[in-house]
Amino acid sequence: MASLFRFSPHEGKERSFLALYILHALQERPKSGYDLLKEIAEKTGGIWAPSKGTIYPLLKQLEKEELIKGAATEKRAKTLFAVTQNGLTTLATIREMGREHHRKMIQYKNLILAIMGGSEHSVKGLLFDIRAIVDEMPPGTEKQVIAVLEQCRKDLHRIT
Amino acid sequence: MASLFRFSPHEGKERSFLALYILHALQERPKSGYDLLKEIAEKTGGIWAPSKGTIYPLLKQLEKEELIKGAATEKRAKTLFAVTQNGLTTLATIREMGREHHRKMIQYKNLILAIMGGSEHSVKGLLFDIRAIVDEMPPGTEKQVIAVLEQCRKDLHRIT
DNA sequence: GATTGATAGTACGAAAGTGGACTATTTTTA
DNA sequence: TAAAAATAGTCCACTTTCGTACTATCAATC
Repeated sequence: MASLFRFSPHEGKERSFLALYILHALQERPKSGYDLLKEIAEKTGGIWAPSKGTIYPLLKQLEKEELIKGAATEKRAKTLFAVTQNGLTTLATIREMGREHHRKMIQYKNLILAIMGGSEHSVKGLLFDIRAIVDEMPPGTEKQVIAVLEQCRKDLHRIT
Repeated sequence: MASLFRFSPHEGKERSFLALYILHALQERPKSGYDLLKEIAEKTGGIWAPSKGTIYPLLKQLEKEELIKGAATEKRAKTLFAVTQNGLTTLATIREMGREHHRKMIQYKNLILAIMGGSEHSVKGLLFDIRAIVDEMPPGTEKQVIAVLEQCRKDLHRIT
C-alpha cells in the first residue's frame, strides 16, 4: 500500500524517513550513530528522537547494502559512517520523486489540521484570500511577492 | 523516545496517526473498516492508503479499549463502527496537545524540505510557513494576526 | 586518583505496520 | 442470468521500530 511515512524511489527499495535523513545528513561529514541521534533531537527541539534500538540496526543495514560505510576511529569503540557513492545515487533517485514526497507532507499537514482543529474563521478567510491573490499574480512579480510574504512572516513572528 | 508519527495525550497511551484519524472520522457517522480505507485513499489522492492488515486489527484493538463500538448490519458480514463517549474523551485529550502536534508537523515539513531540497524562499514555502505560524498562534492573538494578514493582503494588491 | 557525566554502542523481547493470499457476499453490467 | 467488479473482511509471515537494560570508554572535576 502507500504509507505516509515511507519513501520510494521510482524503482527500488522503500526507505524509512530515518534512513533518508541519515543519507542526507552524512553528506555533510562522517558521523557516528550517536552524533546523528544528538543532531536530530537538537534540530527538532526534541520533537523527534529516534531510539538507539532503531538507529544502530538501521546503520548496519545501510552498511550491508553499501549505501554508507563505517570506519573505526583509533580510540574509543566508535564508528564514523560516511555516505558512499551508492548511497548518494539512492538519495538522488528518491529526490527525483520530490513532488510526490512533497504532496505526502501536504496531505499529512491537512489531516493534522483537520484532526486537531485549525484556525479561526476570519483568519482562514484571509489566508485563503492571500493564497488566491498570490496564485493569480502575473509572472515577473515573484520577487515582490516573496518580499511581501517574508515581511508578513516576520511580522507574525513578532507577535507574542 | 519521541516518535514523529505517534501521538500522546498528556497522560495515557500513545496512538498511531491512523488511530487518531479513525476516532476523528467516526465522529461524522458510523463507518466500516472498508469505508475508512476508501475515504483515506480518496481524501489523500492515494498518497496514503493503509493496508487492511493495519486497519482491521486496529479497529479490533480500539473496540477492546471501548473507544469505538462495532455493530453488525443485517445483511453482509459488515460491521459499522461508531466512536464512543470514551473515544471522544480520548480524542479530546490528544487534541489538548495540539500545539505539540503542530510542531511535529512543522518539523517534519522542515526535514522533508531540507532532504528533498526545497528552497526556503519559494512562494510556496512561504505560504506554508505563514499558514503554519498562524495555526500555532496562542489564543488571544487573533486580532494582531488579522491585522498582519490584512496588511499583507493590502501589500500584495499594491504590486502590479 | 576516584567519581561523575557524557559518549558510544549491544542485545533483545514486544508492539506495530505491511503486503499478499484467501474467502464470501452484494451489486452492476453485459 | 452469468460474469465481473466492488464490498468486507480474515489470516499470517515478515519487517520495522520501540523501549529498556546493560556494558564500556573517555573527559572533566573534585
